[in-house]
Amino acid sequence: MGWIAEADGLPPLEQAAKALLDRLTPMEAPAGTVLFHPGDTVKGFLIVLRGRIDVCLTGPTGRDILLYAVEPGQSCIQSTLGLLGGEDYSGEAIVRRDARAVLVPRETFLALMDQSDAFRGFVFTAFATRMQSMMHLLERVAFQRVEARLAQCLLDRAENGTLHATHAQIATMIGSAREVISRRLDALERRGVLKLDRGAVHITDAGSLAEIAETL
Amino acid sequence: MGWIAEADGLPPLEQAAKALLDRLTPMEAPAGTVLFHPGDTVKGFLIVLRGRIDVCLTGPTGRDILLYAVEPGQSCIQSTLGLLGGEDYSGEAIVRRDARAVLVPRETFLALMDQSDAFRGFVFTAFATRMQSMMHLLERVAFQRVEARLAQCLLDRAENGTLHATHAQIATMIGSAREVISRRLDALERRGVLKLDRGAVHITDAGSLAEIAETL
DNA sequence: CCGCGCAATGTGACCATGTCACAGACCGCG
DNA sequence: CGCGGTCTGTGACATGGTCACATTGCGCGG
Repeated sequence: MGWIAEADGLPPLEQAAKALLDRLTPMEAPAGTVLFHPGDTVKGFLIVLRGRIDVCLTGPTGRDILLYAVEPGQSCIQSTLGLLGGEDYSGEAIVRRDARAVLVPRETFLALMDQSDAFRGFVFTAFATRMQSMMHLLERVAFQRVEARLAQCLLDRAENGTLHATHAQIATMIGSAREVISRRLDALERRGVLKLDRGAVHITDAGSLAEIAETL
Repeated sequence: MGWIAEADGLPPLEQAAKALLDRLTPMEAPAGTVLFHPGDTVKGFLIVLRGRIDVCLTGPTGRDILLYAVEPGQSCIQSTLGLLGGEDYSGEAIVRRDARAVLVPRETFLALMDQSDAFRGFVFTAFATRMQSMMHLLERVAFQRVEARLAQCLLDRAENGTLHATHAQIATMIGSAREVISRRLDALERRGVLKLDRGAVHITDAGSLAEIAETL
């Protein structure tokens, strides 16, 4: 038994599928590694075992927006698109926390899709989930005010009431611009909802923040 | 042989799958019919045989944005999401051109997904395609200027150099506001690229329009 | 311990876009 | 012809993105 044993997010698979997958060797990637750029051709299907990988879309002005994060047991949907439709990546994948991942080559992936009900279900569910979350993202970007998105983001991603991220990173997460985030955070701090530090935001009044997040 | 014969967008299916599908009765829906609202539970998997159905996302302010159009031989992805993930619709589907469609009930859909390789492939491809186009949409909404999106839209949807649509409808297509579209169209007309009529836009200089569409 | 250099943050001006509140203009119909 | 509804035009305003810098804080080599 190889890495499959440590892949706790994966659903139970048939023995044959397991064997096929277990033959592959996981790779390690330290935080900061860029796994693919827009325009790269798709090499295979990626399953993350440890760490976190962010997938972003980059606009022509250099601004970018976080499409989704891939966490342990999840897969990268962009690769699925490529494998099924033959299209290149349009996003960019960056390792945020030191990661361990398995790259399933195209042939193996297609074979599994044909043979294994469980694997197919896994891929399909991942697909549906991402699609849903992309629609939410679109909805937020198109209709919600920055302040609400910001509040939401802080609540979602803070650990023990603190989010360790620069203003620029936060801007990316919610698809806005650094300066705007600085100003909004500043305003929120003056309202007493937050406390700011270099590279970190401390939430002091989660209740108010939650209200702000509901603002339409 | 029932409606399957007239469904030219569909891929070749196994006999068993065909038989299962052909037992269903297509429905007719005149332009203007609303097939589902946000919050409705998913009744089944929808395949369009004729006409066109637009799927929109509606923001809290009443503004809405066109997610995608479903044309003959295509299916509605929102329903797939619902059937696989159990989530309700978040979009709204409106019949734009008198349509004929088949609603595949949940059980039949799931059975087909298990049994028919071809059907599965069909669903999967549709999924991948929509996903890709949603990402493009997100990219445009997040990063492109209204003028570029507008030009693109006009070029994409005009028939014989004319697009029959009100400013409000155009606004929906590109996720903007009616007033903004009016002003932009006005500006383009003054630049000599367009000619405006009530409920229609005539393209007089497609070349310039194409250039504008490339603007980043 | 100092100061250099870089990354993070603050600021003001300005433009593009969305929103609101109307005013006209046009259309079909009785 | 006149009426009501839809479509379109317009001005005022608020938000948000962009640009061009100024400032601040932190690590690190000297």
